[in-house]
Amino acid sequence: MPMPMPMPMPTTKPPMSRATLLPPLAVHVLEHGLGGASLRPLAKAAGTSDRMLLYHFGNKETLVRALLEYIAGVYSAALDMAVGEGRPTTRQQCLARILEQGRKPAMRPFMVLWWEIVAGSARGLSGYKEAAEEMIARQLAWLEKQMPEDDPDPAGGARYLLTLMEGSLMLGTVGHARTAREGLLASDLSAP
Amino acid sequence: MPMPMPMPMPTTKPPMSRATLLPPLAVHVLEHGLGGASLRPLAKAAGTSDRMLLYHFGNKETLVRALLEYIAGVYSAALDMAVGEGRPTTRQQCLARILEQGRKPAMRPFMVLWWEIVAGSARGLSGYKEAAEEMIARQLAWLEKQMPEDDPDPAGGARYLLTLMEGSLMLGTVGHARTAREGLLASDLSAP
DNA sequence: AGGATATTGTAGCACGCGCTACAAGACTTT
DNA sequence: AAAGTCTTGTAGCGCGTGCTACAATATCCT
Repeated sequence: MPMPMPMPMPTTKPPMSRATLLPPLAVHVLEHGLGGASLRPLAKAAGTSDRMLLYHFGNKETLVRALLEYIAGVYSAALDMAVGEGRPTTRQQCLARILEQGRKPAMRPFMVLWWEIVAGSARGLSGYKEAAEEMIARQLAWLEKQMPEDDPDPAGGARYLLTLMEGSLMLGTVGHARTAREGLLASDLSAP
Repeated sequence: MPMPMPMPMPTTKPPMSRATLLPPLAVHVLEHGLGGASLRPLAKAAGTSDRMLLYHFGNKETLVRALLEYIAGVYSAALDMAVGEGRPTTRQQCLARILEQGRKPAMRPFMVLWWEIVAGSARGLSGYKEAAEEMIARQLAWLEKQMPEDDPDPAGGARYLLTLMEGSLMLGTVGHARTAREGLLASDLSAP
């Protein structure tokens, strides 16, 4: 009796597929970037070989597209989780919350990847614009739900805050956080 | 008399140096991107060999840093050129002008490169953050000069408009120009 | 059980990358 | 003119890239 399966539990291998591959791949991409990622490191992060990635995705471009789609989905889910308790009562408060949310260390990899997606989108890389569009749409929908209840124009307000927020985040990442802060002080949000 | 310099004018070769190399290199980078650019294509764009680029710059990283600095300078100069005639009379008008300026087709390569610089800045690539910081500072200074004369707070206002403008431009590049437009309609700029 | 099909490993190809060794030419200085 | 420095060309190294050919194994259907 040669002990055919000594420890079946810990080493049960779920069949490798796009679905099982994408999460570890996304982790790697969030850490090391999307453009610079190459097949062999990606494969190692997912516990496989480049050969297998190509088997399951066909070629690198489709891999990247799938990753972008998947990450956009994860981002949406993360947003849905992050609904703060209690509605803010003013637009200013609402914006402050989002900015605070976006500056959490846990969000940093997302932020870094986000600007890479924007850049790829600007350059016209395949799949980037779609992912960016989707992520912004989700962000916008989430923001609308977060608007103050008595806001006279929640839809427009959300778009306004989104614009302001993205501008602020960008300025923050290039070392002009202070500029952004001072800018917000000169908006109608601070001096109604 | 062997005619020491038969046709000095048309074929005078200015000595190759960083200064003479950078302009054609910048042109290539504006067209093809910074991250993906490699030595041999860059060299061809400047009419030399990769060997020479390394001779004059030492290694690729210093080349890229020099390019970023140079491009930031060019951008500043372009801004100084682009001072519209007559001051705008309202912040809204001021923002409209800038956005119009930024959407000119001639500015597109700059825009595309800009988001790449932001992305590199977010990822911490060497030289990117400095360049981005410089470019934003220039933009801000330029904007302050463009503010309405009777503005109660030109410094703050410029920072506010800068934030709004960058947010709008970003949304535009990812296919949400409409979202940005509607956002601006819900700001104090449109409904004072 | 046996044959078809799906999955995986090994090895390698052709290419582009940043960079370097070496030497030939150009120019300047003595 | 000789010697030395500055500039440039040629050739190539070692590596990582996306991708493929081929074969071995695992899995499923009859």
